[in-house]
Amino acid sequence: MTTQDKPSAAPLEPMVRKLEYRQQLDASDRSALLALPHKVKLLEAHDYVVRQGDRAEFSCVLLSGFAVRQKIVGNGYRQIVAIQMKGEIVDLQNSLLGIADHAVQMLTAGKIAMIPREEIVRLAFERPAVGRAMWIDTLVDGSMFREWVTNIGRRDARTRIAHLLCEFSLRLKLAGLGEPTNYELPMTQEQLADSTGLTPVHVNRTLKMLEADGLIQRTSARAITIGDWRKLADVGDFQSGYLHLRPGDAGAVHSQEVGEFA
Amino acid sequence: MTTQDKPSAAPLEPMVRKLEYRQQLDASDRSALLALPHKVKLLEAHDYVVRQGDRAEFSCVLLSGFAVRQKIVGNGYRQIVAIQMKGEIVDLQNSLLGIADHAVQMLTAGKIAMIPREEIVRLAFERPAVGRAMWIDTLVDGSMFREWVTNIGRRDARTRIAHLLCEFSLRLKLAGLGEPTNYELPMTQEQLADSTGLTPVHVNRTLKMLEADGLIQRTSARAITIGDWRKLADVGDFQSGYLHLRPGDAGAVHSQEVGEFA
DNA sequence: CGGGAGGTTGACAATCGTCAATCAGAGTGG
DNA sequence: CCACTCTGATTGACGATTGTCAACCTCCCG
Repeated sequence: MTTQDKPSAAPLEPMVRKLEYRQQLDASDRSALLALPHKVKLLEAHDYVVRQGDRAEFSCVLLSGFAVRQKIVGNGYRQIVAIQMKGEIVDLQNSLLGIADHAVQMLTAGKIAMIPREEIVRLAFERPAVGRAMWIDTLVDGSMFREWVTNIGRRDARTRIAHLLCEFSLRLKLAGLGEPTNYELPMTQEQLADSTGLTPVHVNRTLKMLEADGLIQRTSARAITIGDWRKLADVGDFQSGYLHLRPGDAGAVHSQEVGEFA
Repeated sequence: MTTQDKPSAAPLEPMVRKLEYRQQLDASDRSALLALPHKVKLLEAHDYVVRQGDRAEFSCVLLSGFAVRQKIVGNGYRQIVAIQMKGEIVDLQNSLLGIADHAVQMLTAGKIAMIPREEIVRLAFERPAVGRAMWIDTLVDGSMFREWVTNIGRRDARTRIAHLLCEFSLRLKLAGLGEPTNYELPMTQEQLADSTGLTPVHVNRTLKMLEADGLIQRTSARAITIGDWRKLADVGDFQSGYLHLRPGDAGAVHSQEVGEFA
């Protein structure tokens, strides 16, 4: 219980924290961001933040809880293309593109802030540092999508899932939401399946195998404990470069977790 | 032979054309873009434009030819995450992110322009329309990655390949590089496999099946003719929304090819 | 004419999906 | 407190899409 939602004096604070992770902001940038007009909304699990095809009037920031971005294909299957956590601007693209090419749905209950799209854009162009921070955010997003394409396209089930567990581990820690070696998965095995291009049954089997191999422990179905982070990262072919973390954070879990580009 | 490379008086012209597709630029924006300092380089097929792990000094624009963005996974397999054509800024992300999280390799011989990264960034922040155009470009990129995640994660081989063929069709046409129903694939079946998360053998079989079903004809191995575009789009579960085309262009191939969001 | 890259094909293997049953845990009403 | 219910997790049997291996073919080019 060390980390709690702030008393909501500054609801948009998680967004500011996220934005200034990679791009320095000065005090006036920060207060301009915090002063953005917005409506806070409480959502339940499964509620939609954005529906595919929506014409966007707002950009939404996730203040607490978890959400996914997803697309539905012709035969009704779903693909989750990203998992969002606290502080992340969940549909920045809508601010400039207009029509949502995918849906955003809550994974758990949570709070979102809805910011009128023109306010976001205005601020981005009035304040170079803010604009730069948002652009960088967009680019890192892109990098993560590329890694997901790769994960799904060229890794087997075991590797895919180990990879996802490692990504979670680092991102949760970064968002201040848990220990990197011991966290609670905010999603069902079906949702894991939709994130990895597998079926729920196969996800189940793969998780059990990872557990049988001693790579993870699960006290409950969702509680993941990583015994040897480095070993899991090896199995998951996980290199954190695509997250574009700051130098210090890449190696925060285990001292060796650093760039390993060829 | 109606469309040829310009006499190189304005080498960056394809980039300008691409950028102003979705965001209006005025004459001064255009000339500022064309005046960007750059070096033009001729590359052969298989040459690398950027290598994974490179610290980027330049952003590269593809002036002619085709290139792919790709990642290599632990067991040596390759995943192609995007295919780039004329006018596209191939590594805009490097301008802001610094370390390349993936490689860019030429598919065919072609010309690239290398622009110092700080010049690109400077212009983006000096000229709102230019900045906006680039940001939109980044966002559309993201949208395409999401579609690829979905394509690879939740569609079968037949659907995946049909989808890719449709994407090609529209994009080639848009870049002024061919008829949408009759074009030359700039890639081998192995490269198609690396783009779709399949094996070359299976790509081959699937192409033959598409041909046997009368959905495509192939006069040579690479020359694709689409008999009924609409039918192929159906098979490929292809809806052009994710490309964020201008209203007119979405339906340019066949009158029905318009938004079909639920 | 020879070499090489890429395309094609068949036989076989295996990862992963489907189907369906059962189990476990949380919440609910009586 | 206890049936009841619902969602999600687990398991087994079986099937199929896709991968692997290896051979051969075809075209292009020096």
